[in-house]
Amino acid sequence: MSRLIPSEIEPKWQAAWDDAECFRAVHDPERPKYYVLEMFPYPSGRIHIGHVRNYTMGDVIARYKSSCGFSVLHPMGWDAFGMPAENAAMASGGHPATWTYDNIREMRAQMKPLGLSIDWTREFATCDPEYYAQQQRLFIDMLEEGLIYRKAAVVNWDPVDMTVLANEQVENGRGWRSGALVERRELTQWFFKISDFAEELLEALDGLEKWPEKVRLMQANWIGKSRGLQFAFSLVDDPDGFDRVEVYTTRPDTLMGASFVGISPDHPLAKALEKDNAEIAAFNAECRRMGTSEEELETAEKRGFDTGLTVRHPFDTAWELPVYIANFILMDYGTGAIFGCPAHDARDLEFARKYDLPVVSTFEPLDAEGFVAPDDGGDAYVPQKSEKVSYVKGFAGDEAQTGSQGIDAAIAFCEDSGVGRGVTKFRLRDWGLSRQRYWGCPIPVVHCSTCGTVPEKRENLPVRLPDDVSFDQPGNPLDRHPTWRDVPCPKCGAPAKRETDTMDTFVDSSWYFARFTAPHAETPTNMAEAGYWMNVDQYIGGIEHAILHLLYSRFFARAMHLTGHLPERCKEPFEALFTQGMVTHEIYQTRDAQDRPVYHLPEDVERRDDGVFLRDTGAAVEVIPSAKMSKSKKNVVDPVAIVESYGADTARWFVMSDSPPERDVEWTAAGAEAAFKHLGRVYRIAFELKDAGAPEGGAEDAALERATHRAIADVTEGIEGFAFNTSIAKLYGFTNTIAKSKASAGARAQAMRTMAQLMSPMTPHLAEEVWSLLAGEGLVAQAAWPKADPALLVEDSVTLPIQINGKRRGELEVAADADKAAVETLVLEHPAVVKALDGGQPKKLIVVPGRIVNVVV
RNA sequence: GCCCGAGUGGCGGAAUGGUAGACGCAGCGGAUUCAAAAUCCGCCGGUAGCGAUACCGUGCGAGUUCGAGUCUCGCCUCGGGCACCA
Repeated sequence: MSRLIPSEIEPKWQAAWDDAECFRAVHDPERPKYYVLEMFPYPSGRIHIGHVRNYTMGDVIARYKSSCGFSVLHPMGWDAFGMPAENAAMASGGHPATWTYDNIREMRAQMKPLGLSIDWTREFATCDPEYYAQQQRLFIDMLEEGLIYRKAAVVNWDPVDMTVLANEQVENGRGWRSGALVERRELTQWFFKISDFAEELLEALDGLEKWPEKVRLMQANWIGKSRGLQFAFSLVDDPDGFDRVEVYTTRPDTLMGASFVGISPDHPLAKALEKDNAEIAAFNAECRRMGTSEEELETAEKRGFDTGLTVRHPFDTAWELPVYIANFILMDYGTGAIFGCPAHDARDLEFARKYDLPVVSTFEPLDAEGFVAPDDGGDAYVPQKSEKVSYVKGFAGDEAQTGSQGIDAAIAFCEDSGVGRGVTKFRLRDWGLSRQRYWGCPIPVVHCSTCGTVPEKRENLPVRLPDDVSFDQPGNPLDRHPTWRDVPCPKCGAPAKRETDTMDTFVDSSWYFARFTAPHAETPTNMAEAGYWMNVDQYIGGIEHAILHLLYSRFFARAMHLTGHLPERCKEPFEALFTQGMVTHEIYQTRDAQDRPVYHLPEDVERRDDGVFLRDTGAAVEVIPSAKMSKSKKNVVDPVAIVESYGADTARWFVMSDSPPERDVEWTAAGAEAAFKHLGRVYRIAFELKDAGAPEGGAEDAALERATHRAIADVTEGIEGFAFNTSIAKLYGFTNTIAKSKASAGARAQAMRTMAQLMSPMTPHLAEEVWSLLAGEGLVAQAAWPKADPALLVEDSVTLPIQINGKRRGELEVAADADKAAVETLVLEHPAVVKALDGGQPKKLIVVPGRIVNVVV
């Protein structure tokens, strides 16, 4: 075979790896371990090119670390519970379990040909009863530990389908299937007490040094620690026995600019008022028709209802402020009531202008020139808290101070005068885990009229999902399944009812990484295995999980420690995190007779010099710039088809080569073709050298050896730094060097063996083929990673650019170890410098050894 | 709306505050071939110039610095997240 034929070599080497059990994770106390994990996939049924990129990144790391002598754990599983399976069952009548397991079988079959170094013996799906049994056990342990409780919370309720909707199932305030107006409804639901850990989860972020800064920032903002003032406005009358409205503010320094008090429609006072006031009831009802997402509340038009009540300003009992019910105030945050200071909050200003409320500045810029105050029609003035401002209506401390100082002074003043107290609050809310759906992990609790909520006995776990369910009626099938639902109380034996809510799928993914260390243990984890394999040394996944999944997992690791399922040092389970970008593709669009867009698959269009056209009709196609691949836009490429035509190595090489891993990569047919050609070239070079003897040892051989060591150093650095694209660029360069080298065949063969090793994390099949062609020993997959010899990396001389006033004007070749003084002398002799100086002296001469020279004249 | 990113040739991108455009794609020129495919060699940011070279150039506008793609501030555009999508 003188030509690379992936379909022949790829299955061959995959079989060889299987035979040698190369990827079986071995608990070997003698060796350091390395746990590399990619966020496990949802089994949608088809792998996506984004999966190929995600798993190839992990595979590069896994294979590299294995070559470096680590005992590697690189597992794979399925995030298998969730709504799509139920939606499919509703749409086509099957069972979610059948749909899910069929999809898993299909996706596994698509993933295997990629040649990933995964230990498939550890595979599981979160919908396996074996897995969720252990999750139920964790639930009971956490419940007993006081980490779980019940309270009322609002959900999106579809009054026609009689079901709870996810935020994504609400479109413009209506249910996606029924089209009915969605209501907010309160249900009693289960919660994890994640807010108890707010301070700790925030502080521990500092220790996550190998996490992207942006993810730590996003989590810190999400936890949202704030210091503020809590105090009460006294009500002028005492409606329904309410004598005060408790508010929390992070800007107590603006208290003299208050112009109204706002309360949430869900505030106890609002609820009391609506009992005797139909207008308020109507307004509150309307607010409750809004969705439950923060985004919706924030972007909705700010609306309020004047209750007619007034409160007294704490510093001036004659000053009365109106009380509004306002649609943008969350009952979940702070006290569910605020005071509005329109001059220093854009939202309050919008509200004040709408309802004709006063706008009073409490501070202005120190340099007020050109400043239009909000009360004169300008924008709300909201400077950074660190910025010094001039207090025009302050009441505490200096006139000119920073916002932070003003806030501290205001809190101190209010505490001294007994008006309120400084408090620390967090934005982080408790994690509601109840879902009113079938396809999730059952919550192992029974409701008994005498004993209350009773956990299922541990020996009865798992509480299995019943198989005999149908999705032809609205609502949760568990709710109407009498033999499953109606059970005796585990405590007293009296007739009782099972909890019919199931768990949020985020629970499933909050501990799967720990389960991989002992996937078939009779307990959630095996402490010996967890002790060896944890923590995850490198976690890889999408930035879209930056907050929720990662925060929940961090909480779960702590909760699992408290319940004895993980060692204390596993509280931060992910040592290093890498967030990869998406794979994008351009979109091909035509228009139908009604001028509506019609999308076309990449394989159905043809690119010619004069444009892009449909293959079958020849119609001109409009090309829309690359976007995230989506089925609806048809801008998808099927990895299975790519692997069939080019092989897995080409797909792997391309997704690693064209963009930095953290950024999006655009899939292009030309790029895939180029990757394929390059791999063919590497193969050809190796093939021609297959009978080469030993290196002859001339000057050219020595030069090639230096280039080899340079390549080892550069490629290794790229892999270590997650810059796979630059590693690949170096490999292109190294290929060119070998192809052009005049070194002996033996020396070139030697270089190509190193090439095989350096390419093996990215293109493992080709690497094995080249390695075996050139008589490498054993499998590349089991060979030790090459080491660069520092002595071969140093250069004799360097070319220094000479800048004059920061602009490049010449070059200077000097010995690599030339000292500063020697360089300075040479620089001053350089013709361009002599000319620029024109006989004078340089103002400044900057020599950065080995880098650059700058002459200031 | 709020929080977090990203923006560099025709395209994907490279560049510890130190020669902007490595490497690849596309394009152009050449070799090989009866011809093509494949392969190999060379050129390839813009403007002006035969050329040496000069000027401009990293989304826009300021600033710090001997020196800014890189740091700071203010904008613009695009993307991610916003607690029941996973």
